[in-house]
Amino acid sequence: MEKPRTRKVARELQIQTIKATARRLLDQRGASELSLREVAREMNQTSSALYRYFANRDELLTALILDAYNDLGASTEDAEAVVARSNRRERWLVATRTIRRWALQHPHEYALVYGSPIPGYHAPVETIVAATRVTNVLGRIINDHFQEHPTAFDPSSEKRVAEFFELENLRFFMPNVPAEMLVKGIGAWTQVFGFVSFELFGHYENSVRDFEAYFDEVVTRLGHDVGIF
Amino acid sequence: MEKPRTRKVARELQIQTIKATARRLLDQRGASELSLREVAREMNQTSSALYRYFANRDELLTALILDAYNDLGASTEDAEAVVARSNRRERWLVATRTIRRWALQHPHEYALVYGSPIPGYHAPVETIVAATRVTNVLGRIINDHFQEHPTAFDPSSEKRVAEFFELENLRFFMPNVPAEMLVKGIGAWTQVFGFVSFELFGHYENSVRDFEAYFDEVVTRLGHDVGIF
DNA sequence: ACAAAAAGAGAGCAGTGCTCTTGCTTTTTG
DNA sequence: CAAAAAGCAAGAGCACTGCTCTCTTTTTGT
Repeated sequence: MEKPRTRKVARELQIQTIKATARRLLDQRGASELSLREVAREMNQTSSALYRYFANRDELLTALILDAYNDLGASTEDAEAVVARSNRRERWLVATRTIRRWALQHPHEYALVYGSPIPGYHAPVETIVAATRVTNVLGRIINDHFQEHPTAFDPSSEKRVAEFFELENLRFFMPNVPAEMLVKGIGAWTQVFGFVSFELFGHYENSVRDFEAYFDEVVTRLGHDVGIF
Repeated sequence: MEKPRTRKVARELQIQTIKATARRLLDQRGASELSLREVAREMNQTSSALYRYFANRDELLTALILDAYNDLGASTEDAEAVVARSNRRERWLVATRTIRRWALQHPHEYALVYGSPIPGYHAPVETIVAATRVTNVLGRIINDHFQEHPTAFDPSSEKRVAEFFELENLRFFMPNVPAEMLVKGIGAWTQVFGFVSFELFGHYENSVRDFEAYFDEVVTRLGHDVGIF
């Protein structure tokens, strides 16, 4: 074990170790079976010692949720960043495939984040920011298209959509996307995660044979729907 | 003289009471907080007594899952059955709205069924049957349309789709729907539940202002997509 | 060098799922 | 119709959990 230089560093290191250990156990057992005592045992420590770093189990879970959002977000950003900005089709495919692949590789973390929320748990602000990252990747691809192919906003559509959307928020990330396409965009976002959840949680059993192929099919259609290729 | 079977009746009644009590607590606390001991306490009984009726906590949860599927299925069937069979648009709207309303009225039961699955839990066969009910309502509406407006199956589409779908299974409930529309149908199904999950689990926060209106918008578009109106 | 702050250990409380034994009641059967 | 079998409830108990409290050890700033 390396000797940490300062207490602050040691503390940060300890927090990382706890989270890493917890993540390891999470991947084996799932969120509801994650036990603070087992994390401590795994680290050759007392459970009470962990309470110096996380006030309770929920706080640890929140930290894991935050990490999961950021990991998924960063993975998607990185994967998509490699593709030429003008190649909208490939960007869309790469981004959505990365989301699915990440979910399959981290099923319990995906479930933690996109499955049923912990009862009584309310997402703190930082979580919301982290949660936005994946979504923004998809949004940026769509927006880039309409930035390059400017489309006039239809006032009546704008007005109608503004009644059920938080238009200001959506336009913060997709300023060039007309209302009509915002609706389709949010729909595509919903469907991508709906797909992944259905696949992961077993609802496609007896319906889908080749998930990979069907996912590509769906995602290609969605790309057409939102008008980016 | 009929031989007395009060014991059998009593047993069934007891099972129903346990489930009802559990459901009540579930609605208050959520699945992961549901405690067998608390159910027993609520019934003025010992926890060990409950083990005569359910071998373990998971078995009780499975029973609740089964009931939830059937309740959602029956609600949707009943609501849709009232509408004239020829009025496809209304049937579609009523069915999908019923699904959403049921979810909002029974959030914890919805989460139990469509949220993250219990770790290590594998759905028994009866569950699969019950799970099919809602889906079949949607499928039947689509199929009814293509039964009335027969559409030739495009062999190349059929072949392509058969590679990722379990076509035999899907055609069992939707024999008249061409492959192309099966893809869109499954997509619509995914999107409806993706929407409800996103709404219920808080992922539409900051994006959607009026869920009711947006849901109608989405569901109307889906109806057009699958070609039934 | 020393007091203050931080961290860990250990005991303990209340809660959980689940098992086993012990009596009691109902049903089945010889 | 009584005896045997089966069903049911209760209570004690085990191993686990989250979490708190107190006490001891280690580290740090002055």
